[in-house]
Amino acid sequence: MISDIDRFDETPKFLQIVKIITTKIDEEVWLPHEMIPTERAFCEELNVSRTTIRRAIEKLSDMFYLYRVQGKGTFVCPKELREFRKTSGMGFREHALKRGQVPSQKILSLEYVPLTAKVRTRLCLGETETRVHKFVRLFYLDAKLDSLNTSYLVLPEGETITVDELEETGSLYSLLRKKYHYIPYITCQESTAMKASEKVASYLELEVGYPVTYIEGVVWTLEHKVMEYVEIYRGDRTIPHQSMNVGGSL
Amino acid sequence: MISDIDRFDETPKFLQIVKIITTKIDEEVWLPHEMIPTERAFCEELNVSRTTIRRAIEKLSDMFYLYRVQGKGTFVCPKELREFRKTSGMGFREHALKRGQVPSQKILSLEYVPLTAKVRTRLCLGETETRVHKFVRLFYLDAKLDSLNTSYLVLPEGETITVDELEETGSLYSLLRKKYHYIPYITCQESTAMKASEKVASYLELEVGYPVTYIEGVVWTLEHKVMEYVEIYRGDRTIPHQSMNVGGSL
DNA sequence: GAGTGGTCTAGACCACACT
DNA sequence: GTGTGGTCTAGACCACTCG
Repeated sequence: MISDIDRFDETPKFLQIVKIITTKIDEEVWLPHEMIPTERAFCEELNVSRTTIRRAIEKLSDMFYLYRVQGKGTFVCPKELREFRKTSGMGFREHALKRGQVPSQKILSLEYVPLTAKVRTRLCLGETETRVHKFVRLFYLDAKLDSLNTSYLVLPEGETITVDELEETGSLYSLLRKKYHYIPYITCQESTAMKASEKVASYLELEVGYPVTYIEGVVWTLEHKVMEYVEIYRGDRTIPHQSMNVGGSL
Repeated sequence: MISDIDRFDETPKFLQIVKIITTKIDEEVWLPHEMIPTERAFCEELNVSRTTIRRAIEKLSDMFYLYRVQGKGTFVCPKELREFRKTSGMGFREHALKRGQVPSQKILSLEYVPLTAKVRTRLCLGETETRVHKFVRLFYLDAKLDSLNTSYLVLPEGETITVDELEETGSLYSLLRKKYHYIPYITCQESTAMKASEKVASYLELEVGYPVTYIEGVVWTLEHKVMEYVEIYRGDRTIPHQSMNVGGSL
């Protein structure tokens, strides 16, 4: 009934269990609001301790695959929430691909510019740093204009990125990952609605005064280092901007 | 050196430990990127098992208070991440207070309404539930109109909230916390820029067609229970809308 | 009372980073 | 080698739900 754990697989058991359960849910063997086997049942079936099962279920709760109710059981989350989580994040390219859209970009400029006070603050840089790489790009979805993106990048000392490299890779994040092992992990962002200025309107091919979403974001790597500060203008014709907050005080 | 656990306190040990550590960090006893005591050290100091310590540290990693590096130790997250995280989420009142602004609200309506398909889906409710509490409120910052907020609340069976209660407490979240121990923890949201409709414009005292941010959000409690579905319209004169994404796939 | 998830213990062994 | 976090076990008792 439940697939077995591969004892020769090096991946941790709890992650194997996560995989087993997500597969069952993604393939709709277990349906939303349906109760899944109890923790004790999993223990017997998979021959692992209850702690291990609980760890997997804990992870799956965070991932919005499952929710637990004390005294009752563990249940499958509604599909919408799972989908939501899977498409959250700021990776433009992956975001688009998940939705079955074709992303593309046009690089408008790439410069090595002096730091402004604002950018220095956002990138948490000290006084010793004086310049950063600035990218200006237009993003397209299914060949239709989507957004105007200005990125400020913190690269390792002496390193640089060329337009050719970026165009070859297609995605800035893939390139950074390949060259510097930068793995974008956390993004902090602020967004607000505004009227398109003359400049923004001309880039996005909108009328001046048309509503656009302005987003400022800072991207941190898995190692908690700042990687990018980005400013985005999006027309309202684009897909909604999704995000997920993990907050709340204790 | 480290405060002790209160053995007569009913709150779980791991949450008491979370509290102890967040206090140390908030009071800057432990500074960003500084290494905190090892798990084994905590075990001895607090007289708890390593599993319990790990659980607390796990939680604190999710909260961006700590990050762990295998073979090295556990470290304090940069302040920027924590600050951002602390002001993230959808608590209007706390958000405003943190910025030194004075929040206030005008309750337009409070009804116990039949569930629509959309709201049922968002709130992860089954077919047995038929009604929810619907709040419509106007939010002000420093006495200036900020946003139009429509909340759908899932309260425990038979429970209800009155306008008087809410006006007395001043904050919906404080009230929910006090009455039902609801602690908002995760919010999923979609936002988009749009032109103000006639209705929205009249509420927000804007011209029709003025840019507004439309936000749809679902709020989950610390226990991963759905608590609220909310629709917000914000004028562009307001403070930016903040959020934080945690990405990375498994 | 039986069954569920929630908390916790006291160990064990492993992978990784330092020196 | 020593010390760190990462994984895992086999139990225990509690709080809650439901028949």
